[in-house]
Amino acid sequence: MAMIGSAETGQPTINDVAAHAGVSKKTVSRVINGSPLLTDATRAKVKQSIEALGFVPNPQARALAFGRNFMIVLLHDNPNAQTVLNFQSGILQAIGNTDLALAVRPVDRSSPAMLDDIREFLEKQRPLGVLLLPPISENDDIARLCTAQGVRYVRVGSAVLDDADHCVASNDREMVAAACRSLIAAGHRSIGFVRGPAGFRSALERETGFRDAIAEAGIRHDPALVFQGNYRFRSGQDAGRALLAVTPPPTAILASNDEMAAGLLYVALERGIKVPQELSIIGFDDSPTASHIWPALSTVRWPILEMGELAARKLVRDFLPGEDKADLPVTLNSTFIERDSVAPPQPSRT
Amino acid sequence: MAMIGSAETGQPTINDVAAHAGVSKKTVSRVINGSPLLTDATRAKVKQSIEALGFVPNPQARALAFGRNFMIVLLHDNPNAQTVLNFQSGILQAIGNTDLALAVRPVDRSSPAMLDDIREFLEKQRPLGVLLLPPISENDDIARLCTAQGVRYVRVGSAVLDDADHCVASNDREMVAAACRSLIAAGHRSIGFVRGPAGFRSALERETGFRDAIAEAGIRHDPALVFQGNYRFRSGQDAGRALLAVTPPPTAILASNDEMAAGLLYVALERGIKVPQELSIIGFDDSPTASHIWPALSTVRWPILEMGELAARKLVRDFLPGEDKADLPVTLNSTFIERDSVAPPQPSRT
DNA sequence: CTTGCAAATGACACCGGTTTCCCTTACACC
DNA sequence: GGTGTAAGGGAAACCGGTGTCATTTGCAAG
Repeated sequence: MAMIGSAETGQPTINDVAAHAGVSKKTVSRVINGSPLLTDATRAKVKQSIEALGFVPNPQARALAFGRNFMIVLLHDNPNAQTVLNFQSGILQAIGNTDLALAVRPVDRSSPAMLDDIREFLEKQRPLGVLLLPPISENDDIARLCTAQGVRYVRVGSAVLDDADHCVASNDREMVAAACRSLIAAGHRSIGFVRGPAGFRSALERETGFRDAIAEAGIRHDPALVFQGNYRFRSGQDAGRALLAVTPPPTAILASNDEMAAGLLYVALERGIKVPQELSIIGFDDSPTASHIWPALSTVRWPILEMGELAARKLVRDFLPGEDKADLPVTLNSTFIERDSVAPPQPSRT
Repeated sequence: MAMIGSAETGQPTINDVAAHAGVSKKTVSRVINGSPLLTDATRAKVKQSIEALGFVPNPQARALAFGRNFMIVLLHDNPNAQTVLNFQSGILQAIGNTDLALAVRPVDRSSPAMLDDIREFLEKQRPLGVLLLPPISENDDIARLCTAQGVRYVRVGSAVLDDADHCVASNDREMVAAACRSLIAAGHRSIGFVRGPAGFRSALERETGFRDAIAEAGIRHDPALVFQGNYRFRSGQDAGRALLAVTPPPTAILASNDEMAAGLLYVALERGIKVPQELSIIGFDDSPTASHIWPALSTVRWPILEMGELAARKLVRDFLPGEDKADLPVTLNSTFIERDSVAPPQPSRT
């Protein structure tokens, strides 16, 4: 490894501050870390020296003595860029001006070496904690690995996946039910559903919400109207082709995410089917896509930024002096957003 | 700051390896860092001990001795999530299994404290280097700040912004010209242009490409057909309303990015204007939106992932043993992608 | 004016590497 | 065999903080 710059950055060290203030370095350390065992006078004196010298504690040295890097890691394999980035924004909002850095590490769920890769990364970087975004947040092995490595973690999911300290959840089931109810209220009785991939908790929760709502309305569940997608645009197109081929076709389709809803819409427009007059569509996520396609999609806004902030706060609350140790919520509520992709079914078709 | 886990992680240290191999810790250090001054026998013996003990050098300790954290930072204020995430993917591809971590740090270009914030962050984290995404990559003050702090940097832009070691660029001007030529070749003579925000280099480059192409074809430049947007969907809608109100309206519109192109398309569909029969549209970026709207947008694929990888390689090539020190390119080429949003103008309108 | 005890502060080792400097070796040459 | 040179290897200092534990200080009680 080659040399870069100079080790002596000219930055004042804790020793300089100690000398300047006429105290021991340990006392300076106490001031930095907000120890309560200090005279106000001493604290003030040291703070003044820190100001005067422009001292910034060296994070590497702190990390060495502390045994962990002042870093939290976002582990994810979520394909939706907007989701990941919004979540990042939430985290950054929570850690704001602290000494913490946010590192990102995508993982490959399909690789058999995934756990080893994560272990290696955690050993090399020794972060304070990790944040897990779905779908890998649903993997219990990773949570166990973190515990074994002494790394904190918080999992984000569409349902409660862990205890309150290690989990942030949204109420997907309830919100999909609400969205579905709005279709029923508009008069729809034949409603298609595009579910997410098998094995995903979010897919299960959302489908359960759909079934809750139709059961509640006394609508018989028709398996032919449920299509299994994979959260991708293309699978939404496939769903559209499949569901519109059913006789009679559904008058409304609920998709488990916006990308698939966009795929549905694409197929409808391609075939000259008018949305929402001839077909109502609802998505999930409130991704930019939802409002950027025509007609704008009714959807469920998933509070991903807020979840990121909450998850990060749970992770770091013991390290940040200002944070109150009060209980933080586990579940954050989504909102149903009505736009232009829903209308009552056409009489001729009912 | 509270205590977490245990400092003694049970990990073997360099001392354990030294004892196991029967050499001094310095010799082990030499092996780790690939010093050439060692007997092959010694090297082999130490490597064997490292294997046997499963030794992983503690990054904090290395960082302390080294003076910098083994971390590179992505500084960005780019609003496009897909762009940022693709760039991240490229970086991660380049740093792969090395000891380096990728941290992300969004900045607020509109804040007067931006430079101070960045300075503070660099002082606190002391990363190896930073990667700058447009539009802040165009800010020379940040580059100067990095140099002053002894932090390496690489800037990414739509044009060459710095010397070869500190810059990765795309050929936007050329590609927009190519896209525009395809419209001209289809028969369009009245072409609208939606430019990016004032002060953005990318906006300037792309507009220049547009003007190159129409000048080349002998088409008079009509200021009424140029609308200034801000790269957002909504400004694309505004552009659509403005440009379609011109008499006669353009038969084709070139937008400086896909989001604005999507806004144009939205307005056209809303008004019942058929795309591409009555209006051709071309975007720029090849964001997922471009292929997820109907009709799918012709666009220019911006090699953002590849740029991320290249930029990261430039940044770290002196640190990674395997990297050849050969010259890396500065400019990466984009590709024009034809989809379904372009058709010849309708005869009645020409 | 002691004594006692808790609060405030300091001395020093330590975290786990790298660097400096010096001492062995090994070998070539005279 | 003696000596010069260069390479290999080790002891100790160092990077800049934090933890432990002993010591000093301040103040109330006796």
